[in-house]
Amino acid sequence: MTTRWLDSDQQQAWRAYLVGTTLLMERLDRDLRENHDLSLPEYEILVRLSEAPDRMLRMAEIADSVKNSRSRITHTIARMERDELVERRQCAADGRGVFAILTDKGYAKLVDAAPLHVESVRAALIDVIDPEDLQSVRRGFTAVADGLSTGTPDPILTRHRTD
Amino acid sequence: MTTRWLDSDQQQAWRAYLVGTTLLMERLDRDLRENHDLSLPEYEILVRLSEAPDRMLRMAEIADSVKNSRSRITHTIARMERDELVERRQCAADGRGVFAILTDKGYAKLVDAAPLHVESVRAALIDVIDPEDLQSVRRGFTAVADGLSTGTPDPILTRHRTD
DNA sequence: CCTTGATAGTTGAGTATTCAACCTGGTGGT
DNA sequence: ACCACCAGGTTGAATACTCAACTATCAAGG
Repeated sequence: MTTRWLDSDQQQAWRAYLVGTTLLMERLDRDLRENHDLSLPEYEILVRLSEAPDRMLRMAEIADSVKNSRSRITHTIARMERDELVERRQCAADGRGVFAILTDKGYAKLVDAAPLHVESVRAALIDVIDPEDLQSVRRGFTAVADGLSTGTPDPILTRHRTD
Repeated sequence: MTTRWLDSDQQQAWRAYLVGTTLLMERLDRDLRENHDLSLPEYEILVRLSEAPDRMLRMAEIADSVKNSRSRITHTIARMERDELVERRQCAADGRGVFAILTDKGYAKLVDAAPLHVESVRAALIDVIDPEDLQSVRRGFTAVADGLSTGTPDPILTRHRTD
């Protein structure tokens, strides 16, 4: 099967997205680091924990919600535990399970960092995109996430079957 | 000044984008690695070089075009040179300058990898987003990139002036 | 020329991430 | 009870990235 190359518009969309994302992530991460000693992934974990009942989540729940590998979550939580932003607790119901629990210090850190972070997101993303277009972004990336999360085996491989 | 929090739609857009991007980058990177021993950043560099006159670019030009730090480009190009995908050459006109030159092997690698990569991008991004929405993505992220590239000092800091 | 300051690029140490191997405890079948 | 298998999580080594310091060259002004 001959490759269906991207047309000019598609190519521009893909490159603009890639370049914009690179710059955006770098800026958000830098703002958080310089002002609050937090990385963006760490901040996201704080948010998830703060929203959870009792401010605690299983390691796997964190991994799923931020779409990071379990291994990565283990390492990241270890760092955050060292910084006393979270604590670990063995799960009573499931002997294998581990909870990460937001500490008061962790919560305070989030409350402290949130305003600036939101300003970063606004300044770099939300406020520079037309509201209509932003809705398209929401729709589009919801579709992308759906396509990639649901136990997708691998779209590429399945597409290449010769049946 | 009190924080302008994101409204529900904005929040959904931001989170969908973040989650979608995490999954997307991981998928594209994995597909390239498993099938062609290339990372996505390396692939992007191959593309830029292949499009350049004489298939060569200054280190700083590469860094600018893919929005990576110079240091990172140095490291990445070093790896690619080890794999014989590129060569380095001292710039005659500017004694400080260094060209990275695409080798035949590097070009062959790109030609080899491109069809699968494009299929990945289609399957995960292009084909799951409504064409209208994709145009919005293009517009939106072009704006984001513009806002962040042009010698922006730091939108956050300038916004926080108390004037 | 010579100095000053900027630009191009590299280096290595510190940090973050990935990957595969591993340990443990739950689950289902016999 | 036992066994095989799966899921949750951790570990450490290999790899990648960041950051600050550094070298070398260029460009401008005196």
